[in-house]
Amino acid sequence: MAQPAAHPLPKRTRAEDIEVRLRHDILHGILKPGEKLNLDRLREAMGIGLSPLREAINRLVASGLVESEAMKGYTVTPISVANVDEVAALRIELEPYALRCAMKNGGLEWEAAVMGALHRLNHTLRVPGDPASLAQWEAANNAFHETLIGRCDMPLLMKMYHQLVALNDRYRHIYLKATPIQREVIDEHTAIAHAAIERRADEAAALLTGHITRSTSNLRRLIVADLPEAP
Amino acid sequence: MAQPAAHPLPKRTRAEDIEVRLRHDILHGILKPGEKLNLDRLREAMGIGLSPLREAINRLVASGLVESEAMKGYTVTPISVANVDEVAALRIELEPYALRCAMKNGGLEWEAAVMGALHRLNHTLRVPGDPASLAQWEAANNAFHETLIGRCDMPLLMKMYHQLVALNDRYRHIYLKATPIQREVIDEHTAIAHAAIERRADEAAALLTGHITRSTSNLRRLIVADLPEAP
DNA sequence: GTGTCTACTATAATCGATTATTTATCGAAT
DNA sequence: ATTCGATAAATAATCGATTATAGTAGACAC
Repeated sequence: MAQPAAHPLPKRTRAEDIEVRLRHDILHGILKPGEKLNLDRLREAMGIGLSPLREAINRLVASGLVESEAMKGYTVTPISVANVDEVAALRIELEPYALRCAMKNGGLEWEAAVMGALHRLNHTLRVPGDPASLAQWEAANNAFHETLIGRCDMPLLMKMYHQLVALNDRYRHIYLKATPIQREVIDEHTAIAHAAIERRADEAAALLTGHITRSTSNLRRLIVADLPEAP
Repeated sequence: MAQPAAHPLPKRTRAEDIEVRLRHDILHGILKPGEKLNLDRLREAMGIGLSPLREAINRLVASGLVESEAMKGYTVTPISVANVDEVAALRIELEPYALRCAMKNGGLEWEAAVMGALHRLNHTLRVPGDPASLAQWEAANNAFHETLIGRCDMPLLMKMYHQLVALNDRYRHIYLKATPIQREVIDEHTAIAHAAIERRADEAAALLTGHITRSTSNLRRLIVADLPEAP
């Protein structure tokens, strides 16, 4: 699946630069959940004008990472047990559905992409000490999951999926600083991929549901321990 | 269900004003699907500065009504058969799920709200000639559906739902200029409401699915006739 | 006649300064 | 001491002008 070289010169606009930077900082807990975003200070810190900064932040509001209140400013979306639970519930509702659609629409090319992404993922190790390897593993993991369901051919659904993944990744980054890769996770990915390309729909969906459930419940335990009750 | 007077002085910001105005114009086809949004002309036409205009448009991008391309400007999201189909599919995937959750969470207050919204809807007539009555019926219809699933207590899900409803309403406005209210629609709403508050979960979900399917397939036929194939 | 390069025009993106609103501070009256 | 009100400081929202980019038309060469 050769990348058609999206754009020769994407010429990222300043607002887009700021956006990815802010998104990264939020997703990695550098900007803490619940933290107020002071526009003036951010502007100065990033050496940028207010206009692109506002624009970037507005896009983050769209993706659910920032909340806005008129005339009061912007806040990094708080975290809560209720929110992790909702993210998990919606992933369980949407991802297996997307997978079923992808299994219908996908052809040989899709099967090949899935197996390729699986191979790459299974051969990308997560070294607890090394942040770079963690980032690499996460990229491979997200690429695998995205390839799996990408051929559902539903742009709105994919947008929702990306939003949920972003929120979920933030929880992972904050609470799962470093864990070695589990053998069982590899097995799960492999089983899902094979069931998918062999069009065992119910089985694939069930495996994916289980995979999401397991990877989430682990996270949930840590969060519940940290957030005693509603803040 | 008395409105708790959302805010004493919401003090809407200019960007918010523009946003609702643009949203209305898009939802009602005044700004046509696929139309390019010229910032300078819009700014002049609305007697407003560029900053709040950009902010408003960015929020519409977030809600899927406008698309943006860096350095190329903004476009009213095009319509297509594929898009109506996706909107319908996602509504069928999400709304019955939300309803099941609401049936678990809701108590007497919720039941009362549902029956109240149903009554109001069933007594709001849709007069083909009168735009005001159409708007009123639509508001009552949306209020009913929102009340029905509102107690799912999932903010993200509700945001997705609102997005889908907005897209769906646009198709309705553009293609269903005026139709008298059908007796069977009233019956469907009534059946859904009763099944819901009596906690007949499977039946309520099935009824809602059927309701969405029917109201959508009607629309779809008109759209297919109008859009021969992919534009 | 056709293709390509260049100057021009339209428009999107950005900046710096100004205005409007909220939040914090202080003082006085109860 | 506490609450209310007025003022001052902080910060969000907006404006007008400037800069950068993309699209277009025209000139030139072949």
